[in-house]
Amino acid sequence: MFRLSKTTDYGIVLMAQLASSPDRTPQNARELAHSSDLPIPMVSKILKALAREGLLVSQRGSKGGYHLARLPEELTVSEMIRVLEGPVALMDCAAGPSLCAHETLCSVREPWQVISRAVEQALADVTLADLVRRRANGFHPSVSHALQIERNAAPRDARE
Amino acid sequence: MFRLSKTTDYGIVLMAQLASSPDRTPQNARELAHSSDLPIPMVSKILKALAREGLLVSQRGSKGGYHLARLPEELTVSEMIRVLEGPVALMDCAAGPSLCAHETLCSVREPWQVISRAVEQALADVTLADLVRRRANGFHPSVSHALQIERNAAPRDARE
DNA sequence: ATTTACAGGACCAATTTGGTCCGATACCGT
DNA sequence: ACGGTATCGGACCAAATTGGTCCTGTAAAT
Repeated sequence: MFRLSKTTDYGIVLMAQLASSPDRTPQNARELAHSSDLPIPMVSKILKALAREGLLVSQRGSKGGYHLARLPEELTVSEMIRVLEGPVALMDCAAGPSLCAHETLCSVREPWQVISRAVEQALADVTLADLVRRRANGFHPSVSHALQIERNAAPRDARE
Repeated sequence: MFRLSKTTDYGIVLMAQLASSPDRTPQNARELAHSSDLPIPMVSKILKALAREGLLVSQRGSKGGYHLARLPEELTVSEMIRVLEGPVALMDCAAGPSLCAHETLCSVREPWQVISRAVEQALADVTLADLVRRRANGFHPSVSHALQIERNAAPRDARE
């Protein structure tokens, strides 16, 4: 259905929650589940995955919990997605090399790849910090077509 | 897994195939299946869906087949995706209004919506014609970050 | 009429998703 | 050192989607 999975969706919300709290204080699964109104087992499962992949640092024992492994500025949306559901690509053949048997015949392969990579890049340009630093001085909803795939590659600017 | 479904993938390839052939001559499912090396029943199923949704016009009987309902220039990638797998949105809450119970609490909702809409817009900016008119004079693979989500909404350009 | 080809279904197996639960282990405070 | 917390790392499960097939009916051309 071309949606991010719930896992990813929740995961990013959780990361944002962690990013927006006074740093270094680890938050545990129950707290996070509560503050984002998500089922605890699910939250716990996602946090585990994020920790395993190195985006979160877990601390066991009482007073334990999770905290960000990196600064929110250093963490991109694309990376969070990649960790939670694999490489960001619109279709398999854009994810890795030669995974599609039709490659040779495929008439739309190249333009598709460009599009896919563009979307990936867009997601890689947004950091967790951007997600958190909302309302204040960022992310006006008016940027509807700031995101554009260059279509006609204007030849009058062929300076490379 | 954040992929377009095969159905959609195939569907777009088929549309491209139809767009790149000398117009008005309808092509039937078998021909299309053969020229794109896809299983006939699958192709047939997809073509049916595309016709039902008005992107293709079908002609029955011998010498029948399918042809584009509109000019390739008038058909966007986003529309094809929407027809084959529903509204283009990164998550449900960006697809329609109030589909998510967490809306009120959700801390990242707004920036997420911006991102989702940006991706949607990017896909809406590419037409079937762009997909077909490849190699010749368009779609250099070098436009890696032509697609950008405006992040800091530079206040020094606040002229709206 | 006969053939060709789409329409509209039902149908199915396999994978993925969303979600739960439990034993083992590590850390903290006393 | 001990006991309580809380995460870790699994296994596990039901339900929904996907990818894919097949069959019956109907429309158009020769």
